[in-house]
Amino acid sequence: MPARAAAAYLQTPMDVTPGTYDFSAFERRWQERWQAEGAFRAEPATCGKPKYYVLDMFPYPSGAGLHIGHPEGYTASDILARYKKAKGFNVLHPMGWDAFGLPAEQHAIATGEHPAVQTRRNIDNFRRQLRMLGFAIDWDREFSTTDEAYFRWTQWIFLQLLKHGLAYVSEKPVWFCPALGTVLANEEVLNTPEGPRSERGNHPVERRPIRQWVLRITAYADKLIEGLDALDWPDSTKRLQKNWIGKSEGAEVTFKLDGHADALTVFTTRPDTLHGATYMVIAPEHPLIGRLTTAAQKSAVESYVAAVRNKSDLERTDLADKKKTGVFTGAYAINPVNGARIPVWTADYVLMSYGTGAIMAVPAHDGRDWEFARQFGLSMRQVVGAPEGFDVTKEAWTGDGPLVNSPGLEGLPVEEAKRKITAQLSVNGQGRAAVNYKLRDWLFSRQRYWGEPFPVLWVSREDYAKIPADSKLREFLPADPVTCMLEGKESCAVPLPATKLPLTLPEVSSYQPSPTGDSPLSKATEWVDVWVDLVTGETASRSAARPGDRWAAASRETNTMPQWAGSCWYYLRYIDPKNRDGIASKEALTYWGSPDFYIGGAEHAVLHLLYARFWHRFLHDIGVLPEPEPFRRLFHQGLILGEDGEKMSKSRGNVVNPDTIVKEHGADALRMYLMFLGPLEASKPWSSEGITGVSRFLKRLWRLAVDEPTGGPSARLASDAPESEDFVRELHRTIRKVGEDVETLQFNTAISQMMILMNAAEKSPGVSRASLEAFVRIAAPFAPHLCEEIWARLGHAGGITAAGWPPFDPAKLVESTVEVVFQVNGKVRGTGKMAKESSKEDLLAACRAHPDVRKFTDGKPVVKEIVVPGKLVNIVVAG
RNA sequence: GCUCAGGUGGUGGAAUGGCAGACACGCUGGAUUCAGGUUCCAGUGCCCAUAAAGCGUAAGGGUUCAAGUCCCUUCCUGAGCACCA
Repeated sequence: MPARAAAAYLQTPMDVTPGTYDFSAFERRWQERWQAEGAFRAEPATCGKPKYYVLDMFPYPSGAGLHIGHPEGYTASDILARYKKAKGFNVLHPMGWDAFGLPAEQHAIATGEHPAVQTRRNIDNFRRQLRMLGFAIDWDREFSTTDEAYFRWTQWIFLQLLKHGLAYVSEKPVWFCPALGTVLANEEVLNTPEGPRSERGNHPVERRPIRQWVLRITAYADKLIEGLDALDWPDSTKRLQKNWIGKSEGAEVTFKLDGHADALTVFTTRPDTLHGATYMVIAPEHPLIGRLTTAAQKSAVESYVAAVRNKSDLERTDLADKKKTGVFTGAYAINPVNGARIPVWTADYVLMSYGTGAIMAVPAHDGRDWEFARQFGLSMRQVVGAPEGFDVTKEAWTGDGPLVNSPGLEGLPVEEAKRKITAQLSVNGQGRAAVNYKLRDWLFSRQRYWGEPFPVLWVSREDYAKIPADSKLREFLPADPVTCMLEGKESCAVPLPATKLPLTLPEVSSYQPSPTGDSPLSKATEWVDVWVDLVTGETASRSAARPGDRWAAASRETNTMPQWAGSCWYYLRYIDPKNRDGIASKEALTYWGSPDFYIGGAEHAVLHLLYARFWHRFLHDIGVLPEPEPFRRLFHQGLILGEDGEKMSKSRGNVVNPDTIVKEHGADALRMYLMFLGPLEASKPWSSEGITGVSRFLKRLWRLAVDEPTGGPSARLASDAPESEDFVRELHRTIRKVGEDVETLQFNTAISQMMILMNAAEKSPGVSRASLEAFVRIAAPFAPHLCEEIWARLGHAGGITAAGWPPFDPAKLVESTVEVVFQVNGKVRGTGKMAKESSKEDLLAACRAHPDVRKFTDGKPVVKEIVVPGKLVNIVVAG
């Protein structure tokens, strides 16, 4: 802490205004003091303390302001941060803004105001609201993803990906959302009963071929699955990521086509059933469909393909209607293992986007093929033995069993048969082992204004070839050029050198995207069309004459990066936010590593968390980062529902505004109530009545410590009245339990325990100053303003967090006598106070002698007697 | 359809296989207060006049001296995936 700020703090006369608990009198003052003192500034790596890095998923600063769900997660992380700091850790608890994105741009389209202006205003409001809640945030490290000093490094990371061959341009059909005027990643498209919709806004989306930047996340598919094992994450989230990546192991098998030069390759996870393949199906979009189809079937196939294309998405994804459709192409394929001539069909249950877009159908052992075969009367051949009584003519057998009707595999179990046949196919050149993923490469460009520009120039192939060996432009040049067709000309991507970063956004007259999928940036021709010096990478306006021989005509990339780009690595920037030479210094990265704890909503289980892991692993692989995984421990807070138990929404009118609650009950009460509602991970309804419970607790804590008529320490503390044994034991139990519960994020039970302690304190004849001070320090992470205020009124000059976590004395927990439960046949009939170390015999004797026990045992033969020392006795009688 | 997580008083929720309902809200009664969205005291799972007894953690079955907790079946709710070969 700077000396001057500390002095000012000490000199501030302590306000000892008399009166009842009035949060409005001091919450604001403490917030200002923490800020002025830099009370929660993380210390440098050289401080010698162990580090603890607590991270919240940073918010998108929307115009609506803070939602009640934000403070839920932020309070949880704040309690942990304050607790760890009191325990002596050097804590990093930062906050920033994920501020690129669609809402700001839509606002800009509607009003003409630059998105940066609205973004700044929203950030100011969010910061005000977060400060109002008293979070122990190191505000010196705050930044926004829209800051040029930040996205300079986002662009740098992209260039590294480009350099290492992990970025390319594709013109395959992609999801395009006409309402949003942009393409979307697979992950951003939801399957709804109404068909595929945009995750944001629920607008219809459609497939269109548009030129796109794509990141090769599939190259990391295996690493992203394997890395999950070591992570302390919710199982559900791990499972979600695993399913999303969707790894399947199997084989590719090539079928020759009867009377054709072409062959059809399929992917199957069940090569063992190859002898049972009785027909094939190709997707209606399959490139070979036109050549396969016989003249006789041409019109039928064409009309089917057209029908599928025109089928509404609703119809095509409607699984309630299990009926399968399809048409025979007239072609026949040859089963490579038995030479059988099998028909080739086309049907929309086969997807062009998975595997090879073609399948071998084994109706006896696949439910979908079975349905299709039954529908169209196709033949079936059982090759895996099913249990007694199972009839493959009634249902497909998908389980294990000995192979049958399969020469060379007879009797083998499924797994062995798979291995054997795959090896055979491979030897015969008819197939090979193969792995398939559901994961697609990550569509990384958007036709929007408000995002990071790609630091890339497009030049002609001829000019690309002229880039000299010592050119600055080679800094990020990939080994294989990234090319695409631009206005009918083959163009090559040239990455800007690092010295030219950040590439900033140009001013534009309109933010309106074009319905054809052109970015608003494409209209900024001054910015887009430049001359580039092929040696230095300098650029100059193309409206001027060509500056010299070394200069080539170039066009800037006009797409921008998706919102995920900025959130992929922000947690690394907090470590060293002002660094101008890299994303962070080596020393800082070594000390802080990656977050020790990460909390945020489960809605990011696949998108953000998968993308960030991909980037982190990549940066680790190229030696930038010391650790392979970004988030060792992850937690999802549950939703706060409206009082009606429904999701909060404006239309339902059940939204709870944090500003209102703070005004009425104070920040401490809001924080504490959010934590008291129930388990952190559970979705739970808000209750405006329920908050009075924690309000009362805070008032009682105030009265326990503060003498209301004078405002100084309470008279109770000064009295000589002894503390009850019960209170002292409860105090130590509370120190232990709250510490444990904070580590495991069970804040609701931690607060219950503090309430129990309060009840004991009020029953105790006296409360010592030392005990009270311990109590206040335990409560401080939960209700920091009140506890800080009490701490000061007790005469302490330093902050309460600096006072540390109170020591816990196990000896104080030991009870000399325990209440032992006496049972007869497992039912409680009485209890007895017994010495803790009582022998089994003594316990049994006491139980037998208990009058209420005797009522149930007298005159009955004892069958069994169970004694659990220190706990219970159970006498089992007959009759 | 598949996968996962759940189902405990009027409500939110506690319970290393060992007294179900901690803690809190609400409610009932009482005290304090000019007043109260104040404070304090007592009570509050069901059945019952009361006590004792009995019943009780979605339903049914099982394991165990003992089950909210472990196992099986069924029902319901929520979340995710959705023709992934």
